[in-house]
Amino acid sequence: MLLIERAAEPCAGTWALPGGLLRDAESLDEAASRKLADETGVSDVFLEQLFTFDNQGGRANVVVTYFALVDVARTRLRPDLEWRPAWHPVRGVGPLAFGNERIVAYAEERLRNKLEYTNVVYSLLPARFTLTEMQRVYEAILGEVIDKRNFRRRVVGLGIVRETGETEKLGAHRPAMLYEFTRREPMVL
Amino acid sequence: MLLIERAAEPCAGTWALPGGLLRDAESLDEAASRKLADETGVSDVFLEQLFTFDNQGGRANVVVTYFALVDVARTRLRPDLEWRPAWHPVRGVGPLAFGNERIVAYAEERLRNKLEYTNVVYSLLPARFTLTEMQRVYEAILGEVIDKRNFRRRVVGLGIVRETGETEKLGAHRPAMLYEFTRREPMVL
DNA sequence: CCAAAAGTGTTGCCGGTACACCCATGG
DNA sequence: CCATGGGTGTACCGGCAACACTTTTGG
Repeated sequence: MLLIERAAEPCAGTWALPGGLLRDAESLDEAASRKLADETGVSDVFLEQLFTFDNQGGRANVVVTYFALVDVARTRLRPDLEWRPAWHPVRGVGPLAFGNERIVAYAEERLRNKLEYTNVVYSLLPARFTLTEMQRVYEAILGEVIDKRNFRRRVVGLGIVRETGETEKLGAHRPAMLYEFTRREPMVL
Repeated sequence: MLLIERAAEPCAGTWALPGGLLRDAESLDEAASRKLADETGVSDVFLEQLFTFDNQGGRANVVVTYFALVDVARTRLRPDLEWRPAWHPVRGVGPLAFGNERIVAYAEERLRNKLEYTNVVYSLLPARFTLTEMQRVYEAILGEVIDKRNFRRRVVGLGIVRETGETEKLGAHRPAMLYEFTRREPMVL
């Protein structure tokens, strides 16, 4: 996940999720896209509203959270010497500013559920990839090992990915078939 | 669903979902409970955040929607001569103020999904009820007829309801067993 | 020839769906 | 005795999980 190191009070010196204020005449989705592009340079990825939290005592009344899925390889972080945005592992990070852990936990749960009945992983993989790479993503998110044969049968059977015909030679072993997503947009299966 | 007839501009004379402003030092959940109690007199029912919408041009920046499930028989509507709150069928109602239809549609979809994997119906039924009554609720929400034997096997098999031992004699037919929910609070199955 | 990852089928189980008749009561 | 809704069991099917060996390549 992407965190910034707070340079200003409150919570100066602690890690927090990136955020910002809604501008005049800007929709929530637009604000979320804008912040995402500002911080990572990417657009056209999976991005959806997560939940709205109270923000007693903050500048705004409420905090409307969004979560996005991005292939880190495609991002270019904003070089901010003061706030130092950086990627962190989701699991095993210390406490965050403003109790942001609950937001992370909620996003994690939502993502685990979405994996089962949507094709959202497309947003975490490059245009072409091997099924093993894809399986690693599922395993990382679900936190469990998956049977290779069952996994492959499912994803191609559901029609969310298809062979490209190209293979990838990489290392001292049999080359792997490269796959692509049939549709690179959110789909419910 | 509960609608009020707008007495003031904008959209005077049209039907709208009940709503209000967040007070100082009040949480979103508290505000939702307060509005629900104000309008219907009930509390201790299923109530959860639905989605947050933009509100370009309104008094507030955003609209945080909640939805509740209540047994209409237990409600006592606020007798407001001006705003006239009243119950309406969810399906087949004309256009609402502020494009509120999208909120209703979203709530409907969420409810249909929740029916499958939670016990939320408890909030739409009295303390004791027959399985046929319960089945009617499911059928109304899902918009399809359900097989009686499969339905009964499922709900008692999942352990969400249990027999009370009491029966209800009502009309010229065999008396029906009365059931109750094992837990009257939201549970994921 | 060895190491390393790619690729491939079959079996059993469980849950969901389809389906039809007897029971208790009031009038 | 008739009409009305209450109550019950079985059989089939499809999806999911478990499980092990062969293939292709580089060194």
